[in-house]
Amino acid sequence: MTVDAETALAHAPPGHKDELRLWLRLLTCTTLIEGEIRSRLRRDFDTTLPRFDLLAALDRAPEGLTLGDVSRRMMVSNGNVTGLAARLEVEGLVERRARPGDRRAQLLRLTAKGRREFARQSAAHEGWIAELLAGVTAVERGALFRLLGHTKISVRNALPPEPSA
Amino acid sequence: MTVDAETALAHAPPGHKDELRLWLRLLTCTTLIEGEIRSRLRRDFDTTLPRFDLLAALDRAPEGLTLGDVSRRMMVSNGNVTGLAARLEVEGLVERRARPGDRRAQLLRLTAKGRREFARQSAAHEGWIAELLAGVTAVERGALFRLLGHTKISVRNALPPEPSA
DNA sequence: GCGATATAGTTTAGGCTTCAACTATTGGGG
DNA sequence: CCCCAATAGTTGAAGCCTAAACTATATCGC
Repeated sequence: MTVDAETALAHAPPGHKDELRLWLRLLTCTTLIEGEIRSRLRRDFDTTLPRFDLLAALDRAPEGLTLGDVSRRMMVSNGNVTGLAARLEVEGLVERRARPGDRRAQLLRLTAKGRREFARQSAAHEGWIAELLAGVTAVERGALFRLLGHTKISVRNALPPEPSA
Repeated sequence: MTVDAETALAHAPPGHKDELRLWLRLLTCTTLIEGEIRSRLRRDFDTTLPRFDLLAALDRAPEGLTLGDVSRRMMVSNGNVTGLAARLEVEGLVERRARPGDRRAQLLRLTAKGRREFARQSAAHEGWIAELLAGVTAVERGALFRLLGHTKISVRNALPPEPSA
């Protein structure tokens, strides 16, 4: 009976507390880990997470990335990268050079110093993450990875489509 | 043989790429959801996530919270709450009053306007989260919730102990 | 070629965030 | 009572971040 279905729906719990609690827990986990990583980056390397992330992006692209590439990969705004890159350039970790054939764009690359510095930071970083996740078994990590993959897809599908890259 | 164990360890993959990939995926999920929530809060209510979070904390504590309470619940610094509360006070959503018997502390409470406003925002927020997580089944959500619980414990155990509240 | 549109990047204003230094108050121990 | 440590909150400097407005260059369609 349609009435039953409708009634069932009308009487269903009006809220989505379930999803909300999941989101809050997801956020808590991320906040805890991220805060600790930020704190250790500052303590051990006198740097910040955004700086580290930018170096990481460049480290994976030896041929260099434009500011726009970086902005898309880091999921941050364009203007953000401008300032970040400027600071890293002052510190001598990153260099800009023109992209041949396009006078609008410029390629960002790690300097030798930048590569050295990132290698140190990245090794420590990897250890920190392993340390923080040490209480999660390999099986659980596998399950989490898979479930978060579904979550990512769910969110992406619900998002307004980006201007196709 | 001890040699075998040691050898196995020495020959184990030196990295923890596995944990790293899990962390990056966790971060991506959180960043995607959080970014969308920020964007909708701005679009529909002309407000921000930190403001919303502060209202949410106060909504759950009708008797009021000190700035320090809020700072601990939101896991942000003390000075951060000072500015946040000041802005919300200007907007008339929050009010301060002295805590009887302690001239250092002040209680933060929602005004009537603040309660009204938060009710609107919070209903929308709950719907957004449900919408973004619609592609994750109830069973998966349950599993995620449990696994993230383990993760939270793992991280907390690896963290330096806080000055016991 | 040329005009419309899109892309690359910068700038500005404003808010968020932390850390460290600071003021004020409270609560002990001598 | 008085000093000292702890607690509550504020302030200032610096960096991170976004949206929106802007400049410059590239590209497409005619």
